[in-house]
Amino acid sequence: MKNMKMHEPDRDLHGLQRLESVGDQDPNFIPVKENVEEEERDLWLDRDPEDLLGVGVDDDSSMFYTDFSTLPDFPSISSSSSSSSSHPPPINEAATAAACRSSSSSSSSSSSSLWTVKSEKSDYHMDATMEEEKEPLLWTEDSMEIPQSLEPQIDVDCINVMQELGDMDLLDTNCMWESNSILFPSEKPEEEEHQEQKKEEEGPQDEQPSEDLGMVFLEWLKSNKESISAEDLRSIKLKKSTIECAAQRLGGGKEGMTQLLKLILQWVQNHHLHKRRMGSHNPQNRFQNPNPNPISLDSHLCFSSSNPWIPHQPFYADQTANVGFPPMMGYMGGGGDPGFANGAGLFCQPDYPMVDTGPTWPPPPALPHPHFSLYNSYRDQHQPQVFGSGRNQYTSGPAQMVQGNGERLVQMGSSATKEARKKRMARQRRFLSHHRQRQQYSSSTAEQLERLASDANCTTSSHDNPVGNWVFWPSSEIDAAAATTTAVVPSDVAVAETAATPSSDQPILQPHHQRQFNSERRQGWKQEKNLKFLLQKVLKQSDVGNLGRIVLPKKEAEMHLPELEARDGISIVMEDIVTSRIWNMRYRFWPNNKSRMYLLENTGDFVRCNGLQEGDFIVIYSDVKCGKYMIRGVKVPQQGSTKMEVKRAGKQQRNLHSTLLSPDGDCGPSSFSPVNETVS
DNA sequence: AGATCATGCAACGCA
DNA sequence: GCGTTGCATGATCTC
Repeated sequence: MKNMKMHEPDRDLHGLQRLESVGDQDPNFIPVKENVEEEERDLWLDRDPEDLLGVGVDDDSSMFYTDFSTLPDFPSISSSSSSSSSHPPPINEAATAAACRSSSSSSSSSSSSLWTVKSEKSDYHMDATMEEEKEPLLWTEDSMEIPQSLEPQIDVDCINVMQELGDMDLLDTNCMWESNSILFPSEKPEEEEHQEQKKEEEGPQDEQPSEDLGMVFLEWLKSNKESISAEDLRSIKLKKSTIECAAQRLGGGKEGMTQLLKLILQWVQNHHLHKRRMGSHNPQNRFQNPNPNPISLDSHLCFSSSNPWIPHQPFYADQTANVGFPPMMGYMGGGGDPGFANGAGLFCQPDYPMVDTGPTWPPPPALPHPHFSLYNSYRDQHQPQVFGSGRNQYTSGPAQMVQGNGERLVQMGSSATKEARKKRMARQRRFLSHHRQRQQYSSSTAEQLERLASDANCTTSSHDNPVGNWVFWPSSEIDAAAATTTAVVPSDVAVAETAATPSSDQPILQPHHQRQFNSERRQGWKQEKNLKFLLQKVLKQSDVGNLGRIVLPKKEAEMHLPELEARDGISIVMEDIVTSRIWNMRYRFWPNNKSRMYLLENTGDFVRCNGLQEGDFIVIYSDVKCGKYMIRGVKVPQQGSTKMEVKRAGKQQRNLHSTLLSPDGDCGPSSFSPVNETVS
């Protein structure tokens, strides 16, 4: 269970602040300019919990949504065997995983730990190598289902948390829980350490009064005595080293331990409720734990040098829910084109039950969080990639979602107002703009991105969807890769507010294509104001064949893509809007008579990954703000896609070309509206 | 008539 | 033998 909830939104946020902040001293962390950090911190502190969770309220529907992209490769929760069938793992997982591993190993050798996810069939494990200790933490996509192969390791390594807690004599907070009595690996500069030591010696001054550990536990027990049994507590196992490291990461000392205890208890509580919920409320019991073995909480206490605290998923989804699943976008049914659910927005997730949260902890004090950048990077990168459904199944606050497959979600308890949303959006824009600048593609050389895109010719960026074969690329890595890649940046992209001129950024389409497109618009496509439409191509058989190349329309290619000097063309990095994957393609041309044929090569994986067939189409955008090329494969219902229709689509596409190029065809609404309006 | 583009197929490289 | 690459050809469209 990736999305283990430990906090309510605001607490999580603060908790994250705290957790992010404790890694200040991490020398491996992404170096960020001082003022930038300051700015980030301000923004961070300034932001609403909903913002920070990537949750907003859609203007039209008052429904919450998250700004994360779809999660196409999210494996089924029910069982590892079924996960592969219902959600086929992404292509070239092994290769990607290998790339990830190699990155990991290379970075770990330099004592920086990179989060990697290995895709092993349908199970997704993460190896997190702690700095210094090189101690692996293992977690699975679904913690309720620890793969057999990993169980022994977990069991052997783990200690019984509650036993541990008992041994530690929770009520005696001066004993084991004193920071002094625990030897944590020192990661801080000496000076800082001295200061902290001094602080501790002086005792708590301005800090909030540190809560008594025993009292914390006692209070918790009181409030949960009816729902949490001793067995629940006993069933939790946590590595001792994890405890220590976690406590250290949480601020160290008593405070750290207190925070950790809270997290553990919250986790216990959530897990317990989750299990109960799964057992009694979910008729399908799809989340029931097939693994009778105790659960390792280690899985959910993830630390690394560069990611002091990466709570996978919980912070991205509904914090109030005990069952957390990756926030997702995409077609949500109800309002859109059903065909779309099978298309680019085909990532309809199964219904994820949402349950109530139990008693909560008061928010910890807000702390600076210089390392929040990673998280922000992840999250913010998703912000502009709102498409498909701009709404999320997951809500913030005391909301509940009711969803069946393809059924409309019902959101209750929405507390956000339009006014609040405006403010949030403004802040998001500010923040995004700032972050984008840092992530911009700049100059070029090939190595790093080649590596990034190696093997599978694809990888995922740091903000990738947190499922499937994803990997947390530290933003430094991304930056480095971007800075040294042959990535081509459209230099002549007109900065146009595409949403303001809807017709100019939309391809002309077949009726079913048009339906798709309209559906996307309804679902939130309109929110992608940073994207400028460059070209669209209805795929032919030869485009989706095993040649792995797509012929591009010549005029658009010449107009919107970089000019090619040599026939070999250039490497061009495309980010898949749907999956956020980075595809390293080659844009080139063939001499043809006295003319040229423009091609996009290395598209095979992209096509397969998106399940594109003849009659589907691709759309290429450029991100106006950061200059990236974005590609999107759009599937259309195949039933109506006869060859004739495909032909007609091709014709219409050509019409579009001429319209676009004609002096009068100023890309204004009039040029397109007739076609756009042909299908409702 | 010229341009565009889908696709067939030969040449080539590799296991 | 198989997969990939690159060119040539022909169908279709536009002017």
